[in-house]
Amino acid sequence: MASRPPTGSVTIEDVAREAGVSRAAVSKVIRNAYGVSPAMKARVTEAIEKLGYRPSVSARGMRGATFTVGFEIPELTNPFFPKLLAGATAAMAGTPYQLVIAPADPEHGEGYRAIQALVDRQVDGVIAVSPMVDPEWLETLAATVPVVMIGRHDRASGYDTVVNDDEDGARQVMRHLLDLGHKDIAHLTSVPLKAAPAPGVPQAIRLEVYRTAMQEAGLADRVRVLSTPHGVLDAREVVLRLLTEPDRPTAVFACHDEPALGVLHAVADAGLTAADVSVAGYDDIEIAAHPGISLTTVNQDGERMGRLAAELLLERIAGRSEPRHEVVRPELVVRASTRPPRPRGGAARLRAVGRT
Amino acid sequence: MASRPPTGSVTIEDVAREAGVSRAAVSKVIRNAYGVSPAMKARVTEAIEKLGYRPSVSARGMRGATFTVGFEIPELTNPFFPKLLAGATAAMAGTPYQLVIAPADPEHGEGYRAIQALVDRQVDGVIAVSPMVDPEWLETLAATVPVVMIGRHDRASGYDTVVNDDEDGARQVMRHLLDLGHKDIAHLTSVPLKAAPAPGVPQAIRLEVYRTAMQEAGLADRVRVLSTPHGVLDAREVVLRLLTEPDRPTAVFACHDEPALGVLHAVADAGLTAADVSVAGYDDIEIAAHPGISLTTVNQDGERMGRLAAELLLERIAGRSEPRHEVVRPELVVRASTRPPRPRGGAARLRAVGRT
DNA sequence: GCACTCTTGTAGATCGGTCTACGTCATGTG
DNA sequence: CACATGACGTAGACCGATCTACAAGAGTGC
Repeated sequence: MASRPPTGSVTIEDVAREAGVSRAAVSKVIRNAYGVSPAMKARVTEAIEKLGYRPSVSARGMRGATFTVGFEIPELTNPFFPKLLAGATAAMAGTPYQLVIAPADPEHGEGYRAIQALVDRQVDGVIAVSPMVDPEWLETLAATVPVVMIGRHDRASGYDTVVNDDEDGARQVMRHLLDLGHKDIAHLTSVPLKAAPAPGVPQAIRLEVYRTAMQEAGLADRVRVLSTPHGVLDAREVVLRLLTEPDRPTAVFACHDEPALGVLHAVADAGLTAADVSVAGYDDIEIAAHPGISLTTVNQDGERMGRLAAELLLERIAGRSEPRHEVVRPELVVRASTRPPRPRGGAARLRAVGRT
Repeated sequence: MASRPPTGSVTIEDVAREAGVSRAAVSKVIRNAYGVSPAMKARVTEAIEKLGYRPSVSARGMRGATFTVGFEIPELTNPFFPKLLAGATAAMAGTPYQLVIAPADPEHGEGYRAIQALVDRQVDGVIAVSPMVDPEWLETLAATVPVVMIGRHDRASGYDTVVNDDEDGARQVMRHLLDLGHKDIAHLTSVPLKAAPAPGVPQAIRLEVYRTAMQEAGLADRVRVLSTPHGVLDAREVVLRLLTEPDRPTAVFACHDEPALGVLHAVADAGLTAADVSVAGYDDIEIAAHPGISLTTVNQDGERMGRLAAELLLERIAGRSEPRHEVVRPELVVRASTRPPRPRGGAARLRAVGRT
């Protein structure tokens, strides 16, 4: 409820005067500290109520805790990330901690700025999702403030991590596509192909699994990797070009659901259907289950990951110092976007129809 | 770039010692204040660089500004809200202000808690999207800290507002559906029907426009309003029940795209298509343009609204005190989910087919 | 040469809490 | 009864910045 509108600036001093006690006494009461008689507690509580006093987090932060947990997150437009936030918010409810989110401006320095901003604000702990920041930088950061990273495979010593088993997940996708009979499978990644990718980045692992799975299936010569920085639009354009080529793939495995949506869009643009080109994603965002989309993908339970991360962080804030690395089991969800490839020859005929 | 990992706790004192000047001098340099010689500025800047100094926002907050802007937001899972954030983030980039988001826990007190949390953290200004909080409470709040509300039609004197013209937008939807020939149009709202709705809430306005449009078209007896608190799942269930009734509507107008997705889902569940039941939403979220969804809806340009809100707030922080109320023009986007109703009689036959 | 302004820098109060050290009073204990 | 023990409160330093007031030195005009 509304309780009471925030009244200008009532300080602990005012409360102390109203209750006829010292500032320290009021401080003790609001911190639930030792050495407070029931009588005084009642008087102080009443004064707090009466004046509508709220402790200043800034002032608190100068000595003690701010009861604030920072969550750094890239691009909120990708619906997978809000899932993480929902999980963390839920885990935090009931604790005295307040979750505060800092969006990383995708244009500027990948996450560094946002994480810094949180630390500058004296948060008691940080959860972050930046896959690209330097592990060493994180170790140094973790020496100052508790840190939990989501979606990183590095077994750090100073901070905790929460990931899903990307290797397993990607393998499930590839097995599924190969079992359906696909041989011409392309992969869509957000990893830049020119530069050496940071090892341990989820997308890099998925890419690697794709490569080895193709190799193991004797399809090394059919390996086709397309790289799109990010954004659905990019994926759509790049894939549309691919699909209008004469030897288009019969299946596309995208490293995320977001670009997978772009692939589906491109498939429709090209006048094709799931019968012509199978599409698989990774994340299992909400809309993937919608009948109009029905995307085969890998569920990595973002809410659970967010909840886990929050719990780990609270543990760390409470004092734990040995690192913990949680791995969530991913699960393939087969939907209508993946089907067996058309028998050879039929494809050409149908493509012609699609073009009219 | 990484610059330098956050080094434990270098204070202004340390910098002053390193540069051989007073604390006040350092403070002047980092605030770009008057009375600093180029020589001293250089020395101090060098010391800051060398030590990796970062000013503590908490300490700053005790006297001056925190250079932090708080954004309160309900349910991040609705993709419309991230659009607002994206706009605000973009507008904030380049300013010294950092955006910080506080998610309102939908379970607990509608937004109050989150807004309070931001104010407790000494933010220099607040942008909020809570449609339900009390205007008076907001006025009191606005007396303390600059406030911009998004999606509220109240012409407040103490704070600014950014809204789209819900009346116009809803009217466009209704005109479109009526022009197509629909007579049996149902409305899906998130406004609770029992309690008196807060006036000025966007959904309440859309509901009102629906009612009067039906009346003006002589269809007062066909008015059908369904209320679902929130969530796509709810909408899907409620509408599925509606669609399996004998006199199902030929069109559904949902107060948001999110529930509209639920409606589309229900239509598919019932074995029907857009030819049987037209669906219109409101917001124009990203996925609405996807060929698998192709939802007719109203674009209210969330990014622009977010940007506007941020700009208004920065103006207020800079000193403006007269209230400003910006109205964004909504625009109907017609897609495949709305079609003319089937001619009478045909519907019954097709429904039977759909059930097999 | 003297008063005056302007520039540049400093000292020290201040913001609103927390925390440590200590004082006071009532209660047990030998 | 003297002394230790605990419970309860208070005084005052402290956190790390900002901000006001002021001092010192350099020009400037008459």
